[in-house]
Amino acid sequence: GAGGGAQSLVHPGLVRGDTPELAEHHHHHHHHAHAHPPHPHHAQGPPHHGGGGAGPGLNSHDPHSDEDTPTSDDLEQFAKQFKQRRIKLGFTQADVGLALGTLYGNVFSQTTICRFEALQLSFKNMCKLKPLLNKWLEEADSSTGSPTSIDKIAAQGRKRKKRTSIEVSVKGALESHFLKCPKPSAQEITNLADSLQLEKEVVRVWFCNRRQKEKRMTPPGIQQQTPDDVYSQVGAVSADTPPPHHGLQTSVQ
DNA sequence: ATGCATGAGAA
DNA sequence: TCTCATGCATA
Repeated sequence: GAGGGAQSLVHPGLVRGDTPELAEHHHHHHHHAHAHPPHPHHAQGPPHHGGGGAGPGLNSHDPHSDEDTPTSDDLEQFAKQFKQRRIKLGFTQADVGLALGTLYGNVFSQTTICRFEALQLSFKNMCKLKPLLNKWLEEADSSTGSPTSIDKIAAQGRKRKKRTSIEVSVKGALESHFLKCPKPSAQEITNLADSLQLEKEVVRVWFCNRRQKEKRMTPPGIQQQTPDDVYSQVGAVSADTPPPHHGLQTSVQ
């Protein structure tokens, strides 16, 4: 319909913050399809690519199947193809997130879809979303063109803290400390907050978010190289910026 | 596309 | 208190 190709608007009424007595019926859908892993180690370690690509492979797994845990490469390829298809079909990231809600009951925001396409989620999170998005692809592909009208109930006016703007110089200071101590104690956070003249909570959250970034499939600090640069890349790299132990990089489109 | 923030669950 | 999944608000 008319709203198919246009940018979808997000109304300000949609907030997750809720007043208990009024929004008790729309904030749930937290399904744990499977039990927790028996070994609670911190790493969400992407499955190793056993034997490289030359191996004959005793078990040929179909990347389209969700029966098996996908590899990092599977995820990368899927994300790329997904974005390509999505755009070709004329859907925005917000449209997809909403569609997932109508199809499964789990709504997702533009942010999440964006991060999925950019591989900016944890490996585990990517694995969880893949089957959903895969299903959507099938739907969108086989869809003969049925405009699904979606509307949601607006939540109440719960006050969300205004986003704090941290100055660049201050960010640099935080980054510096993060390198030395990624997990500062409460006392350290208090001292640091005092030094930088920031709220303790702001500093605490900053470190939490920083740690999460380190766990994404596409961690920060990676230097993308253009096809031209590969020829000029002679001893001019990694002087004091050693790359993370992650083995996945993607080219931005 | 990304920064700061919230909340449920695990330690 | 941290981690983790997720998103509003903003760049």
